[in-house]
Amino acid sequence: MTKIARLDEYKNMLRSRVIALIDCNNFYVSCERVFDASIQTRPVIVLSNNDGCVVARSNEVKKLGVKMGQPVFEIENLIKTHNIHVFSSNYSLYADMSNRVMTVLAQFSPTLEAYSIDEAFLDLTDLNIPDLTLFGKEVKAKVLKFTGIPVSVGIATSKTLTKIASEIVKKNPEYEGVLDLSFCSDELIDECLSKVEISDVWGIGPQYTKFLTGYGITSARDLKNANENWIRRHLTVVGNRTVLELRGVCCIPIATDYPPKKGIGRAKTFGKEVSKHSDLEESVATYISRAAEKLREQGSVATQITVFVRTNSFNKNIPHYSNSISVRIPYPTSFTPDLIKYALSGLKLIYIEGYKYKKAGVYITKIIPEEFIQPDLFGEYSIIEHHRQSRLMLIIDALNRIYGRDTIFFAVQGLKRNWRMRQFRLSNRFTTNIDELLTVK
DNA sequence: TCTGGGGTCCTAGGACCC
DNA sequence: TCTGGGGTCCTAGGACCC
Repeated sequence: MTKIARLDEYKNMLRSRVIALIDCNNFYVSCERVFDASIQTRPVIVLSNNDGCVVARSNEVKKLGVKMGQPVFEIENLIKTHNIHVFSSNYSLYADMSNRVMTVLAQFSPTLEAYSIDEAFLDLTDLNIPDLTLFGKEVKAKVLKFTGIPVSVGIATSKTLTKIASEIVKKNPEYEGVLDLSFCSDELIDECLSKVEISDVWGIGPQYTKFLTGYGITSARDLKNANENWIRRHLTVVGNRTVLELRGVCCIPIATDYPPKKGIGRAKTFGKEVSKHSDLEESVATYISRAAEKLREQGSVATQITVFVRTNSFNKNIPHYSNSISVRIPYPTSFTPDLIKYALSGLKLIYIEGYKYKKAGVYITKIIPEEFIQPDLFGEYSIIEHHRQSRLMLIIDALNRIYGRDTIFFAVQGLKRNWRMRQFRLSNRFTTNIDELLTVK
């Protein structure tokens, strides 16, 4: 790239922007409500894997004081006394509903970043929209009409400020779901920022909250006015960016392309504790198979696997053990049988008999695009062999996609799988499985 | 009894090279 | 006895996000 081109790019970055954040309200709860009219106004929660923690709450439940991530057993009484409707996480349903929302949003701007399962940024800079609040209301109405999902819209000149706007929208019904901070006076923005607690600022987590509060920085406004050099020293360049973003300078561009992942992990807490090496082998083989599917999906191969196991760290009464190991694979591959082989060789090295294991996981790293594979001149692994293996995996992936997960799987993944997670309160996969469609009486 | 999972980015420090 | 310094790569660990 020439220096001039670089300069243009830089100027473009500094140009003031108009960005909208569209955020689905209580997304998992809203998904469940789309398919059950009887719970529209009832308290609803959705649980994490193994039905362990609360990961989504309806407004009624938030008012009862239930916290994000709170363990279910702590609120069993509340659930009974307030007749809270409880669901296990139904990721097939949520992922499909998310796709529908994104499809609707894509009609409003050519520049869309699907930031998470329930949030998207839209770049509105060059669209010359005369009334941004009206625009926000249109977006909101259309998403609701086409998907049944209610959303909030925050509009501002940086991503961090759109997050702030959307926070304010959710706490203040009088905004009717849309707040535009992009053409506000500085005084008005300052007033908004002073009402936002430091811990609610995007990019400020528990550690930084503790640190900043210790220095009297307790609101978004305090952070906006903080000394940049001091922030950079203690919160690194990431914190520095947050400060600039609060000042309305867009430093975090909208990402419309999705680069291949650098690490792909799968880890789960077991439904019940296991001790046998064979049970751990089944789980590790299953996790690595899933991770390998993801690896192939993005057209990559890898040369390293990390395997870890751990006992239940919450239980102080049993001996605790936690260990991990990284295994190098001598050639880049995405071939499930090989990945299983190396993962299990790692597991063998860290498995100790006698412990009750509660969790295991794998992490694939040193990922490169498939095209970058260097043919091995002397070794047993040839490019021809790679193509043969790729074709086999292609067919297996296709069969599992069409006929359902685990239509074909490897024997070492096991049949009983008594470590599998608990999901007692799962709703139907209404939109992705023909046998689970909604029945209208 | 029961406590989630899947990611990203940044920095410090060690190994190694010339 | 005296024993450089700068650059790069890699990894582990720590912060954050939803």
